[in-house]
Amino acid sequence: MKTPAKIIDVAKRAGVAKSTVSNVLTGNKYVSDELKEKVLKACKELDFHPNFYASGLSSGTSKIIALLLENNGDVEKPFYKELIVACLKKAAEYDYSLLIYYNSDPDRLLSTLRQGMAPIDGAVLMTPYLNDARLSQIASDCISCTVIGRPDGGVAFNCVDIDNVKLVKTVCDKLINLYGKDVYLINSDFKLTVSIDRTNAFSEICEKYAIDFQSHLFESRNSSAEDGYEYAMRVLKKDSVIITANALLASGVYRAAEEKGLKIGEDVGVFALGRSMEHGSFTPKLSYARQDYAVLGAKAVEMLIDELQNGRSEKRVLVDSELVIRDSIRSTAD
Amino acid sequence: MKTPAKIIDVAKRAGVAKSTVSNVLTGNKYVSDELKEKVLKACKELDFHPNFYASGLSSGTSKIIALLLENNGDVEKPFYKELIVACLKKAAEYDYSLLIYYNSDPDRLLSTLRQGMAPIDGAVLMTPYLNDARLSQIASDCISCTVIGRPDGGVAFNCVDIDNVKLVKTVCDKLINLYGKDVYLINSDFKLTVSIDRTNAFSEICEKYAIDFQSHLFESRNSSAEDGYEYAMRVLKKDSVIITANALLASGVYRAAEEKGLKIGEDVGVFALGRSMEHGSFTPKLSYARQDYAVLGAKAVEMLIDELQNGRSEKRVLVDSELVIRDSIRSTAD
DNA sequence: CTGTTAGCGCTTTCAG
DNA sequence: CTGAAAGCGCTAACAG
Repeated sequence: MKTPAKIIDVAKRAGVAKSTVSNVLTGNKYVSDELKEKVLKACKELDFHPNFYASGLSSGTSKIIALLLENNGDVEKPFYKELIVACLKKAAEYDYSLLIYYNSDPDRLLSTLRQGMAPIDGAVLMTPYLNDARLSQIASDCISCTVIGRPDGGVAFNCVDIDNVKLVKTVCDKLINLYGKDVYLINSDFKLTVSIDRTNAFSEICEKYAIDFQSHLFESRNSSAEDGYEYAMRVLKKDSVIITANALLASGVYRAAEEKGLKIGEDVGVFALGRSMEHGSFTPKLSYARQDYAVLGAKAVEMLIDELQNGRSEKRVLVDSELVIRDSIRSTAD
Repeated sequence: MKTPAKIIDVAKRAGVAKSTVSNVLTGNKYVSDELKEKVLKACKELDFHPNFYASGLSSGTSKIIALLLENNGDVEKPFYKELIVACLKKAAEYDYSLLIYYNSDPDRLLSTLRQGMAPIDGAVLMTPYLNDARLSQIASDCISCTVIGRPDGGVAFNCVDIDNVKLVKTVCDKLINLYGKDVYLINSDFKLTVSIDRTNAFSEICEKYAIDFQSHLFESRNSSAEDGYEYAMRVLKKDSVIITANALLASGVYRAAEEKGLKIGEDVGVFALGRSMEHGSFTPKLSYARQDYAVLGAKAVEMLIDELQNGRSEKRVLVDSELVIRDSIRSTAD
């Protein structure tokens, strides 16, 4: 087990100064081609590779970015796996490696973001922690990072998010075209930034089509099937459409429709703006918006690396959802 | 942007020596509970976290393990995503993080394995590189690592591999039970370690059932559909069974069976020992052995960490395949 | 247990 | 461009 070559060995072999070797390797200073070649040759001959810890200690750079995931079972979902692989590939494109932290303790996960605490130049983190007051405190002495999801409050992190405004508008336009103007939105907790965006978009739509906003919007604080059922029982009738924030609410709507003898798809339309795959199967098949985590991940990594390399700092990037149109809405206008 | 606290700050605040702080944090030496508490309190108050690079430089340890993947498109396959997530989860169990290198240059990927070249305590690597002479050279000054797949030659790395011997025996027993003793194996290149294992197992089976080994075994160097077709044309008849190394060979067998007017499943059985999902669909559906990459990954990480923590070093661990039984073989003996 | 000291291997600075 | 030297923040060894 021979000990690895160090920079001084290379310098001696190439007949140059230690600092020259360093300059060649880092590219931080001009070195003549002749010397450069000598140094590179010596590196090869000695099979020299700079020690990661040592260069990190002095330069503070690692060419590694982190992905911070909460250990909450999400990672089991197919979309999350796509996300991880997408981040990995995008990082590799820019010659970065991906270090994944997967931890149940949010505090520990966040402490990673501090300078020098981990061998990372920057981090991508999933949204859950963003409701967190600590984040704004931490922001002062922390490394570059990009958030997937929309941070609430005035936290200054860059983020990439679903374009909920566009999503709601697109879906509403489509459904109004199919069923007419009796369209309702059962939104989730109005305190969530997602809900706020969606509510705003819905408000604009109502204005555009002269729909009474107040009576066509509902809030379900706990996003239960029960809420979906109750609201649907109040308003559902032939040729009306209910858009729900998620599949759970939609399942309540399904029950209400059945009770009212309305055929989903044919008589009334149902659309879920979000969907967790584990929420069972729907008959007829539920139409919903799929969030493409691969795109989110790739975009987040791209933004992060752009900031690292060029000091740029886009504030917010929006990503489109994919509409999965199935049997719960009509395929063509009557 | 205040500069992070250092160990000396903590020492001063706690009124102890720098080395005592270090000892508390690393746990390498006994420190009284009283002092320990003081130190921990000071750490909290100053929000101190040890600098990763500095401690790595002196201790050589990182609590990070690497997963080395070749940038060859494999990562797109569902099994690979399972593998990555499985490694991630298993590493997290032991409080390790997972650093993924995803590179198209095998040399660079391997150089990662050298002491101090990367912030990792050990690595899991996928098999492709193992045919490589460099690996045995590198083995001298490299970190702990576990290989997924079977290394050929005398390389001393630990590995976790599919139990090909058991697989072949199980499949043969099953098929002979269903169709009788006219069972053939179309193996892939005999130079591959997989093939060698499978051939050996088949040889034992032949002995057990008094089957003529020589005439029942074929080698397809390039694993083509063409080879599958040709060999099958030579031997396929009613109540015979062909086991192929992979789905491509099996597709050739399908064609031969059709040409001979033999019904697959009913008249003859076909089974593929391996399968890449992209090899189209088969009618009737092909039976095959699925390799569970999640299990392989988790096991590899477990072995690696065991070696890191306890210095243990299992030589080789075998993992069972899952048999996916579908229409290309009979469901019960006639 | 304290306190000092010598590294770890690199980057950076600075005078020549 | 060279050569020497300071320093990054920590661990580990040692004498008290």
